[in-house]
Amino acid sequence: MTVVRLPDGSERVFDQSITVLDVATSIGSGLARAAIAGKVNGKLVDVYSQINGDCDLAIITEKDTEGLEVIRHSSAHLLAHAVKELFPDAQVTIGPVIEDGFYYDFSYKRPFTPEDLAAIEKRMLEISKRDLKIERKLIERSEAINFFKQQGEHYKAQIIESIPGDEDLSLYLQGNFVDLCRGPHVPATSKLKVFKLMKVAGAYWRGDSHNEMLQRIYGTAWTNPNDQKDYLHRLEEAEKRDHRKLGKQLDLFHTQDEAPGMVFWHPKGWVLWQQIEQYMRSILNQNGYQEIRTPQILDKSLWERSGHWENFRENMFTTNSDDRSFAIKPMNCPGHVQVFNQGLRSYRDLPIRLAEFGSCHRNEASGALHGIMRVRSFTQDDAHIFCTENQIQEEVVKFIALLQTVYADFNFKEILIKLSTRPQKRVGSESQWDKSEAALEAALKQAKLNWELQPGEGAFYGPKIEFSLKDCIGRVWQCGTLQLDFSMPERLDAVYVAEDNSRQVPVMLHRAILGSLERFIGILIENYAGSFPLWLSPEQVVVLNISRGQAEYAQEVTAQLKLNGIRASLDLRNEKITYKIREHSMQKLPYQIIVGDEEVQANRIAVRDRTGNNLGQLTLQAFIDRLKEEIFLKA
RNA sequence: GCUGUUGUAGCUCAGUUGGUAGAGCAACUGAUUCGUAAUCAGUAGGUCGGAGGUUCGACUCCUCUCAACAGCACCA
Repeated sequence: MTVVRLPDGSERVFDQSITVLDVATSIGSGLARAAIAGKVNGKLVDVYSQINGDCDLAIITEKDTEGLEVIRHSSAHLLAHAVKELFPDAQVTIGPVIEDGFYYDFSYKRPFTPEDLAAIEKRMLEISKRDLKIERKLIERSEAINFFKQQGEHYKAQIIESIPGDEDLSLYLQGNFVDLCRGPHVPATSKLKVFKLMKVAGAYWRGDSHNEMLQRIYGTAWTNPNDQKDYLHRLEEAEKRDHRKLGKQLDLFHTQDEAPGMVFWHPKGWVLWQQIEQYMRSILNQNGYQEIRTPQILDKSLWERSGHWENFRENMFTTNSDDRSFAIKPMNCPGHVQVFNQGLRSYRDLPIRLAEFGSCHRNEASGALHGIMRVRSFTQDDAHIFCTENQIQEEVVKFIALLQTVYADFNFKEILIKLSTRPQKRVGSESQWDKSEAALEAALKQAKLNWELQPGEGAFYGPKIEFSLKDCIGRVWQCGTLQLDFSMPERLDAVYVAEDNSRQVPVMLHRAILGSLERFIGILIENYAGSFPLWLSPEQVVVLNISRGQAEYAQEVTAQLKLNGIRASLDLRNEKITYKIREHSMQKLPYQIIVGDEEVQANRIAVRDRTGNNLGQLTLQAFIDRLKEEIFLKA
């Protein structure tokens, strides 16, 4: 006798042995048809799986998040099935679920073309229509390896060899296609109806660039056509916010062939930059930082001592002069330590917080470059905090709070936080790593934040907390960072005099809030879709005259705005007012002042915003007050 | 760096089987002085990313190269 408890709290009792599907059928034939998987005691299983003993059971349908995931996973198998039918020589590897879809990696003698994709997608639809039952079969390890080797599937055989010996191995069969997989999967191919192959790209076997490059086919899959349509529409809309597109449209910056990975900032883009830099400067001033400036080029020997030469030589720009080798700074910390090292520091001086809008150059791999998000020449809002071990916790907590304030001012709601711990290649002793990892974790706990652990992803000199933001299509970019460093101060001879008159090595915290200004501005552009809040807008107000007669009045209004610190411009062109409004609205300029004879007569101005809201006629002073309020609020 | 795709006027794009390039917007000139998202007419503008090669002839075919885009790897 088996007792099955359902999510609504009810129980069903069965005499004979049963499957998930049997339970669904007992509840209703509709549910049985809709069943995609089952959840037995919290574990996802196939609908055909046998129930052994009393349990909690939920029937998973396409309405459940897990149901959609199973559909996507099965879609990956469907893709592999289609590829094997069309290209029998192709070898299958892995095909996981990702956000909004799935991918599958293949090894094949030639690259798949866009035409191949169309053919594969068509074949997937055919296989779906065949309504093949998808069944699971347990298999012995050695048998599995032999099976896949015989099939010429060497990657699968390798995968099996790397699975721990005590784990069950299961095969999934649909028609004559067999794949090694943990599952679960939908009960039949006909459950997969809404999918689309998106793109092909290379991907290294097991994510290692020393290995063969496989061909990855990406697809998206949904439970109904409307969801897919919405998704594709969302992608289209997101592309309109792409910072590269808006950068051009709004005349903020450009890049060109002669300077790959470097940005030419235009007047409007530079105003935006300056607003952000000045804002950060005032934040730093209010929080105990001192701004400095250090050289762009430093002797190679300093980079050797810091350890950067050994770890990043390939990515450093170098130059020679008078038989000396120099490197253009790829980061600011060694320079900051030099400033710290001037004079004798006392424990009373600590913490010392040195900040720099540091211009750095890194010769990034060509394929890594991306708009202004990943460039070779960039500026960090960098700072290094020199402190004692006892001060670490407080400094870390203070920094996190400061970062949160800043991100809130830029209207970021979703910040992804990761804690990265000791990497394979590192400097410093194990006890230092133990201490520093523990310190960062404790601070995160104290700040009551959710974070993800990334083992082995820390910097070579210390663990770090990363603060990341998402771009318009959901790609994640690291912006803020906090790195705890017990090594570099020692390597670069930083010391302070302690209370007992002994010489001690300070701890160094590397930290940036925005990260690189280039990247941060790129993300800002996408987040605001180019409609910057008033305080950031390169141009805040434009004054438009309707016809020649109001030109003088319009000039006066503009002058008054400028006197009040408003970034105002004047458009006296002999164009229809509708034309001017359209142009400035498309430029996302926050406010347009329109003056015609009426306004001149009444000594007022007519105002509309970039979305078309008409604010009516105001006195200039009332409008200026309103602008100042809005700028102050950073809304 | 790797795999794939792309590169035509300032911008967005078209260009058929190889016969030395076209549109819209922008720019310029002229007319129009006009109330809340595009006034009309005209003019000018390109060694088709760069370098070689095949050919009587190359934007179209081949080789090399540069850059951008998508993904992978990398990211102090």
